[in-house]
Amino acid sequence: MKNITISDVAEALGVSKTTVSRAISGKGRIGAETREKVLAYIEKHNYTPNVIAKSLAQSKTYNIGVMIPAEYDIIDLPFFQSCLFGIQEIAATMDYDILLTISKPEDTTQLERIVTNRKVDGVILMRTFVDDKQAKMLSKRGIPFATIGSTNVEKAIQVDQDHESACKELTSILLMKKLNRIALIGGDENHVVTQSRLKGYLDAFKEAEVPVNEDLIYLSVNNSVLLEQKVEEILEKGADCIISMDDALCGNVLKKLRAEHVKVPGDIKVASFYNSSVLENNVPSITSLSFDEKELGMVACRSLMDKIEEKETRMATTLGYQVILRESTK
Amino acid sequence: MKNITISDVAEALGVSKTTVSRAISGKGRIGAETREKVLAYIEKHNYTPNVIAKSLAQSKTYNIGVMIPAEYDIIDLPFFQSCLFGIQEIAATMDYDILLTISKPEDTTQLERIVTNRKVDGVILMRTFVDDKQAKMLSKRGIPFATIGSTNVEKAIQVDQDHESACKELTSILLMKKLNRIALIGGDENHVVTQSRLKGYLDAFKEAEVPVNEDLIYLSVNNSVLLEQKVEEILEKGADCIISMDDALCGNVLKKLRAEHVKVPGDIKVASFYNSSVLENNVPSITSLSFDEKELGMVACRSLMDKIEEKETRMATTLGYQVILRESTK
DNA sequence: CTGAAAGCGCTTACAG
DNA sequence: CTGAAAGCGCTTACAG
Repeated sequence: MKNITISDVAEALGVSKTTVSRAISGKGRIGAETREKVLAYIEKHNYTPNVIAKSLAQSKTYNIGVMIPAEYDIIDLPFFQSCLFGIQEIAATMDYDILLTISKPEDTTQLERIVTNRKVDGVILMRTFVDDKQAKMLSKRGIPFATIGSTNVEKAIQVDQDHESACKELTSILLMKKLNRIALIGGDENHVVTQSRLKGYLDAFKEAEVPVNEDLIYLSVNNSVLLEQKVEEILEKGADCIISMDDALCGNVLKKLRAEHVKVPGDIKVASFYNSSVLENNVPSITSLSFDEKELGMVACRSLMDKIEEKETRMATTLGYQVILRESTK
Repeated sequence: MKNITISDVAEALGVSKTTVSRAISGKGRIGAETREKVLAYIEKHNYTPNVIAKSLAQSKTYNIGVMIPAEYDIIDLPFFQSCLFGIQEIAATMDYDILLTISKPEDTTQLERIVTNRKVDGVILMRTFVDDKQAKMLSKRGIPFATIGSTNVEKAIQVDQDHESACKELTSILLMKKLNRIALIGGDENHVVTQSRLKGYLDAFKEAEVPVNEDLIYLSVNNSVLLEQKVEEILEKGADCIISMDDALCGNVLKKLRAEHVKVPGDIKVASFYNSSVLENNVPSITSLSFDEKELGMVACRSLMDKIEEKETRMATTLGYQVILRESTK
């Protein structure tokens, strides 16, 4: 049971392969009538083009590579999934598929393979790193690529969330609620994103002309033991609110507060980032910043497509956010 | 800067394209000396074959499709990640890549696309379902495919974990420790896997000739409110141990026990499944069944490859497990 | 052991 | 508006 080809269609219709090809692709001049005829025949005999042959003729693969880092916090997984979903949605509309690869950030062999084997037209990196070997490799080899998150590697298409403005707005809202001893707990202070958030937090204080208590800022809080200590300190210092830079952190903060019999929002307010399912069922519900992760994937994919098709390409995009106010800051 | 092709190599060496092709692929007779010469030249000028052209000539894509369900519990994500890793590892050794697609179980459009576009040589479904539309579609179209988890769809290559034996062994060990009021908490009782585990649990009691307390078995415990109730009942009934069918459930059990000031393992023992990072940092450490998820992906991929290459193929594989005894059952 | 030639199924200048 | 022909870069019977 062989597949029907463009030649079969041409022969059956008494036209040339060229004509059939043009009817399908819509490229080049062709009579409306002829086009209809070809399209009708194709539909009826459900001919589907061989993408591989098309690839070879056009030197395009109709695949984009997506790199997921093999090392991650469990909290990142839903993020990747959402992004992937967005990427796929856009890719599919252009008849592109996703070629997946998973590697440690410093390992470029998998990525080199798909690039060397010419199996992709471009690549999306789901995470950026300080010394980003993968991004550098792609940049050097002249492969179109997009990163989710910021990078200083040349030629990268970047799409990122506006962490700074988001954190600023959240903080401003809390300040307006007359909370002014707001503690901030965050992860690795060497991460660009941590610094962006901190800046947003500080800016909000400045704008509100409220003095910042620097001693309520705790960064690089990387493990739960450390976190418990910090929460104790925060309570001793009489903070009236705690902002956590991600939902995993916030989950641990809540756990500790419960252990200490500190009531939320009665004794202290709590706010978080990401609005992920991790805190979904928490009572009380948690005020949170929310980013559209699927949109992140969609924009990255769309920009990359533009680049691949040599259209005008937006090289850097910053996406918005939402502040979702809930019981924990009432 | 054009890529160097097989013709360039042939010309440079004064041999035919056929010879070069044979030297590379290792197929067909060729003089050792000639082969060396070709290989050396290729290495030196780092020629890399165009996989697309190879694909077209051989009617193979060197891609396998991997379907991840779009609806999932968050607990499943690390599982998918591990499986994917295993799949990639095997695929890469055979120069295959992963074409990823994400869909709801009842939606076959994405899958149809990659199949119709002939972009994959075979497919791995990461989850099976009761009325499995995707598996049926692949079966009907004669595409080689493997499922992770059991299915009754024809022509499927199946690889699954031995949930029944695993649960039986865990239960037996607990019975030997003179625990005999062992509660069992599980998810949806309509899932095949839930029933397998239940059977293992019951078999262990039978074999040990210990009467089962049917009223300590709680299935379809799907939300945390229900779970808290059930844990209270279990405590009232004076159980001496609780087995949870996954780590998310177990996490909630532990939370409830803590809230009730019930000590583990002092007042009650606890055991779980999966040995995932969810409970990794729990104090006390939790006794758990452990399955090798990466291995699951590796086996599925290897079997699928055999099928694609028309080698003898193992159509059903059941993988082993480990019982990891820790403090929570001391 | 080696090669000339046809073929995989498309696209795309070029000519009309 | 339409077509003959060359080309994309491989593989593989077939012949020698």
